[in-house]
Amino acid sequence: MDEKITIKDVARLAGVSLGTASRVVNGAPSVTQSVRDRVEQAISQLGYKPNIMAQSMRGGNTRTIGIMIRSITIPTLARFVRAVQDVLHAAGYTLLITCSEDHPKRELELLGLMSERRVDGMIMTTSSESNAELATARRNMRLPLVLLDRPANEYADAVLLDHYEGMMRAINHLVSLNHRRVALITGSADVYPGRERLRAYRDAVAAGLIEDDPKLVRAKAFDSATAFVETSAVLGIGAPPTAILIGGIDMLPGSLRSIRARKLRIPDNLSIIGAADSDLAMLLEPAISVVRWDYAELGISCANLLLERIANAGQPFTPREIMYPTELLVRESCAPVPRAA
Amino acid sequence: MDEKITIKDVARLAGVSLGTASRVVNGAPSVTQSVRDRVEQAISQLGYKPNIMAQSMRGGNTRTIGIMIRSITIPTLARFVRAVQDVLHAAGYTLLITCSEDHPKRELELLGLMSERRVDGMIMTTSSESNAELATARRNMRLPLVLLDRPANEYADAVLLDHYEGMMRAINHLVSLNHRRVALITGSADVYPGRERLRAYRDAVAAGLIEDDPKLVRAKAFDSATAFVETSAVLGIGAPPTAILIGGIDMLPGSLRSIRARKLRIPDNLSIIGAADSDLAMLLEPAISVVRWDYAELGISCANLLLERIANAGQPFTPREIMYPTELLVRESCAPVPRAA
DNA sequence: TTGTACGCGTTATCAA
DNA sequence: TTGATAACGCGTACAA
Repeated sequence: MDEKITIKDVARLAGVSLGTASRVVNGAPSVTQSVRDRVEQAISQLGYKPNIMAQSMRGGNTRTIGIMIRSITIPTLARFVRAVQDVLHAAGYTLLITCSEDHPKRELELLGLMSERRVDGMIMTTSSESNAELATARRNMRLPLVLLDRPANEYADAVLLDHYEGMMRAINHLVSLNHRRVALITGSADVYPGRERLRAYRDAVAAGLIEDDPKLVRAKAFDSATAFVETSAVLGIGAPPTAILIGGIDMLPGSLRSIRARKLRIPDNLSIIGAADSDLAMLLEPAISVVRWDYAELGISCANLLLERIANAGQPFTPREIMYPTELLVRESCAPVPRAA
Repeated sequence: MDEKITIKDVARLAGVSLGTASRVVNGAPSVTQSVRDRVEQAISQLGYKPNIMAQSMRGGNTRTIGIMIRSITIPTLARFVRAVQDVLHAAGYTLLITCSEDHPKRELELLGLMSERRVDGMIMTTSSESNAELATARRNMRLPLVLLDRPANEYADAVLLDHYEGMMRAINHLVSLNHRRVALITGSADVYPGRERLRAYRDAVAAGLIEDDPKLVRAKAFDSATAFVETSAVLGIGAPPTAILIGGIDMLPGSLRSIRARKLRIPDNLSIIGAADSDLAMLLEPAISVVRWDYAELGISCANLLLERIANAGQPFTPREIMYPTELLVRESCAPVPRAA
């Protein structure tokens, strides 16, 4: 009995026409002060709030932005989402947050959900860059789109992290400590972050910085359970690595469990470098060195890029790609290898 | 040019009336098979999807549920949200996720947002149970409402955690290790989890289990920064505690930093017990004992309660309160105190 | 079984 | 400056 107040009620109480009431609500200039006062009085008296559904239907936009990430339970991504939300809320948008769990099938369903809900734009990653069905589905949405940590293309802007540079720094750090047998555990090369880390690793191999042994490279998936499996695998080979590069924001716990299971001591028996900072990396003893970056900056950037694209809707589109730096945070998880092993 | 397909287009292509097309979409029984086929053919050919905005306006519901938690970056809460999302998505609902950051003012604004967006129901905590303005705002929404970890009332169901029991178990564990000077660091008593933990603590004091020293109890706020400050305070008193109960899901990192700053060794110099399990608690060495519970179960319960309430809308409301157990997970963060201190 | 027409709450256009 | 009215896309009574 109180949620059903429409602009019609406001108009009636103020003794004006529906159109006039609407003009007051939308702050149109052409309205007498006395009328404006009466209407505003009625609005506050009734506690009137415009019905967003109706506005949407009329205006063809929902003031809702879709956001799709791997999982909201990964703190790094949650912090990204928060930054996006801050900017977008301030701009009058609401977020439809969804999690693909890196399943292409789920990703496709969620794209359908976004489309049903008529979001005005999207910020997302994809679980597979090569998946044609996914690419088609994305393109067919014909929506302002910003890709998170995936390259831009004809229909989408992108915000990227310089994983290549970060990985290079990490490798050089290990090399400076005489490590030569360095393992890399990361996610699929089908996706930019995995690809870039692998590229850096291979360049380092080509440059003769580290040993060339395919057994040392595991690029399957980015989740913690996989990290456990892959770390165990790489630790189980005949000549195990002296250091491991963990190339995924959600992989440190899994890797750590595997390392613990083998009773290896960090950094004495094994050096490691993680990806993305976390309480875990900071508070472990020894504290874990990581390749880190600024989540908030990333989120703000994505949000602003999207806002710009929405504002310029209709204009010819030239994709923009913004690259953010990563840095190596050296803590205590890497120790030198004796020269004569 | 492809997002503008309405049911009208479908009707035209299928050569039927708008009403008939609608009947097919909504699976009404009274429609000839041949006609149904033709319409469905048109639907898939056009890629038609009903406009949810229009449906909402007609039906008066948005199939959107509001959810308000402290912060999405707290893993415990993120896991809760995920569970809620799983259930609600399956039921055709979408989530409007918001974070109060435990600021009453922000909470009020977000309530306004929910109201503007015409959510069909809400799942939320509140930053202050005694705040009358907040209580009024909640009641005035006149919406199906499930409170998370706050007591039920005349207008809301609730899902609660048995913090009292968990805290008692934790205290008894410490007592069995001869601890007598036990500190409690938790959030405000203005909120159920803080209140229950304090109640357990005071009962233990009354029972003569632990020392009665007000300096050992700090109940300010649940965030990590406050945990740092309060832990430092309690560690700085003349006769510091031999054990600390950390009563908040986001407080362990802050407390730990303070403990580290004072170079105290866990559990040799200080025993601690945390709240809610985490990678941090599991992987630290020594691993941290915690009072834990099942987040997923909690989320599922909230979602189902809300779904029931929505289904029974209009019926007379008798509040339901569901209590979930907590358990003490003993790990390595507590050591016995020598009998003769 | 199918088609027609109305109303949901807005905004915008057009007259007055 | 203001009022009346036509959309927006859909579901559904009511009529055919």
